[in-house]
Amino acid sequence: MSKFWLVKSEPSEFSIDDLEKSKNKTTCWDGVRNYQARNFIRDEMKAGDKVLFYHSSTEPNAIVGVCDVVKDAYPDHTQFDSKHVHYDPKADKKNPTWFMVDVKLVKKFKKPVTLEEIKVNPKLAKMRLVQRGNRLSVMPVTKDEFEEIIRMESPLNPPKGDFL
DNA sequence: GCCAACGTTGGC
DNA sequence: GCCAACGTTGGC
Repeated sequence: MSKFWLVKSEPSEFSIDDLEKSKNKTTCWDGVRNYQARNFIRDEMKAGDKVLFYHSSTEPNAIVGVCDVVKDAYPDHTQFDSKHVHYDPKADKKNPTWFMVDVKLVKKFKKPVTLEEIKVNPKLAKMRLVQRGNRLSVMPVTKDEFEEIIRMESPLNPPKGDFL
């Protein structure tokens, strides 16, 4: 049973267009340095899970596409690289602190689903994305929420089995 | 650029 | 283990 997720990225750092240009439209999701998000990645994300790609700190803030998890969690190599911005001097190679998965672009939305639209949709009122003080860069999404986002992007083409 | 809402750090 | 200080996230 695949799960559903939302991941955030600032497009100035890594955008959905960057993902589209990546080899096989696939990238390793490195740089997560929050324990709660780490636990989701390490313990619950599995290949085959569906991921909403969200652009934060931009205009407009929006969900801009859908990805697949294509590789289960493995150690994030950037934690060991002293020249890397995500270097963690406390990380131990024998017992890594930080993990990442690989994600592959499935669909870039023709019409991004904006934060504003999400906030006014009663069906999405419980999404963690719109809850107070939320700062997680990786968070679970329910199947209903996922399907609602897909519906909002293409109202004339409600989601079929191809996404599920 | 501001600032609320967090998470982390470190002294005690 | 408490908690003040500090750093970061991210919407506005």
